[in-house]
Formats: sequence, C-alpha cells, structure tokens
Amino acid sequence: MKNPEFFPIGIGALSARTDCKIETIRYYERQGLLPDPPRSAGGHRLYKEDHLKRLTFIRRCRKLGFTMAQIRQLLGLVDEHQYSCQDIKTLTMDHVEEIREKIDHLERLEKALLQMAAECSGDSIPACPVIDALYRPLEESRHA
Amino acid sequence: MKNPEFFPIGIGALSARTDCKIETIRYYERQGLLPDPPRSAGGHRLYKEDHLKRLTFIRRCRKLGFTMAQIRQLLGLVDEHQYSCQDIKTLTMDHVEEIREKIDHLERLEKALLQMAAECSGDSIPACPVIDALYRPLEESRHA
DNA sequence: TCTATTACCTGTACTAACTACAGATGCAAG
DNA sequence: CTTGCATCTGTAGTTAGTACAGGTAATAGA
Repeated sequence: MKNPEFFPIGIGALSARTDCKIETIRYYERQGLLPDPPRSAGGHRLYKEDHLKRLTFIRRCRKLGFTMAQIRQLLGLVDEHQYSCQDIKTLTMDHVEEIREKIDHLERLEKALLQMAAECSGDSIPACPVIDALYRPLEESRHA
Repeated sequence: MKNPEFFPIGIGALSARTDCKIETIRYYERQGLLPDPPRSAGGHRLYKEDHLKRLTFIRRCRKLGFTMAQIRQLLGLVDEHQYSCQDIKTLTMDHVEEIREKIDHLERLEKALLQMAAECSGDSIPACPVIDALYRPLEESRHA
C-alpha cells in the first residue's frame, strides 16, 4: 500500500504534496506543530510519511478555519493517544459555534451597508447619504 | 448647535468620545488617516471638532468591516470633494460583495464540520471519525 | 508655590499566520 | 567540474491595532 521508495523526500516535494509553501512548513516546525525532521549530511530536511500525514492534517484543519492554537490542542490529544470521540466532537462543535457567530456578524454588516446604499441615488452628484451617515457627528445621529 | 467651549480637547477626551483607544488614535495619525493635530506648548495633541468627526467616520467604517485601505480611499474622495454618490455606492457594494463571499465561505466550513461531527458517536472511546478523516493520507481519501 | 497625581509623550515590541526576501550553501546532472 | 536548482538561516513585512517602558506636561490640592 505504501510507497516506501518515495521517502525520504525533501521539503520541496513535501510542499508540492501538501499545498503548503516551503516557508510555511519551516514556520510550522518553528511553532512546534511539526517535529524537527532528520537532516541530510549537508543539513537539508528529510521527511517521511508520518510528516506528510501530519502536515496534511494541519492543512486540512487550517482550511476548516481552525486556529493554530486549536490545531495544537487537537494534535496534543492525538499525540498522547488520550482523546475520545467526545473530546473531538466538543472541540469541533465549539468551532462551529465560532463560525456561526462570524456569519451572524457579517450578516448584520451586510444589512447595515445595504440599508445605507439603498438611499443612494447612484447619481453623479457630489453628495451621498452614505457619507453623510458615516460623517454625521454623534450629537446629530439619526433620531428615529 | 456646536459646543465650542469644549474644544480643543486632549487625546484622552477624544478617545472617550469615539470608543477608540489612545494608542489607536496615534496609530491612525501615523498611518495618515487623521491629520497631525496642533500641539500645546508642551507637545500634547489638541483636537477640535473636525478631528472628532473624522475619527467617528473612521471608526464607523471599521465597525462596518471596511479595511484601512478602503477607508483611505473613501477619505481621499471626501477630502478632494471629488466624490459622487455613484462612487460611494460602488465602493459600498464592492464591500457588500466581499462580505457575501466571506459568509459563503464560512457556511461551507460549517457544513463540512457538521458533516464530520455527525459521524461522531460522542462516546468516550479513544477513536473518532473526525480525526480519521483529517488524518487520512491523501492516497486513502474517501472514494465515495 | 510645591507636590502629587494624572495625562500625555516617543519609541519599541508583540499579536496570527504566514510571506518574501537576502545571502550563503547543498546537491545532482551533464 | 561546473552549472543551476534546491535548500539553508535569519530577518523583515503584512493587518489593525495593543501593550508596555521610561520620560515629560498639566493640573489639583495643600
């Protein structure tokens, strides 16, 4: 199943296989997300399949919007073989909740912007209710 | 209407009136969003109503999610009295489009996370389909 | 008027998650 | 053996601020 003759690979090959820039790989290493790999005689990093899998995991988590701190937590659980399905589900649902809050916030912004834009004539006249609304001093705020 | 006896004010008072930290005001000044105010004999910044209005504008824009680059553009138009309602509406609707894209992205993330979490037993067993899905090497990815 | 307490000053460093270089080597092919 | 690409380290930049440290200004009370 495995292809052991492909390993070890250099950082460039790892980068190509994980959609992760070389600098980012080194950055993850500095941050402790990826273990320091063995080196060639000349100091080049040599990665094996475990590194590939771990980096794939990290990248997938990032694409799902997990922060590095959250990934560190997930990896910590996995590394210690101390996780339960419940732990992971809790972390996942916490993250879902954060995403929902962001969506909520953005939807409110969208609504506010659309309300202001709706009052625009879209004309070429040098005046605009959006600017007026934003520039109006606090004292004169809309007294609706 | 105005309260001229309240001006000029110090940076602390401006901060209190705009929900903007003192350091942030100085930061906006360094970035060129706020003009350099006159100073007292001892070097303290002295603000008048124009500064208050401009900073209020900047803060409202930030709360609406505009980047500083976008605010710089808006202020540029206003400063030159060269803007039309159309210009502003265009910038606003561009920003609405960005927000919609962010919402879209977040909704897709939410869906992906919920799908993975749905397979969780929520049990205390030391295994989890979420981790499996994230950790699985590329070669073994779901062949659905 | 002296002093104590705020208020404010500049300059620097830190945050998240990378990205982009500069300048020096390693390594592999011809 | 040389050419050229891959990789190395270290530093600085990005966004939109925040958080100091160490010093001075302004003000209120005695």
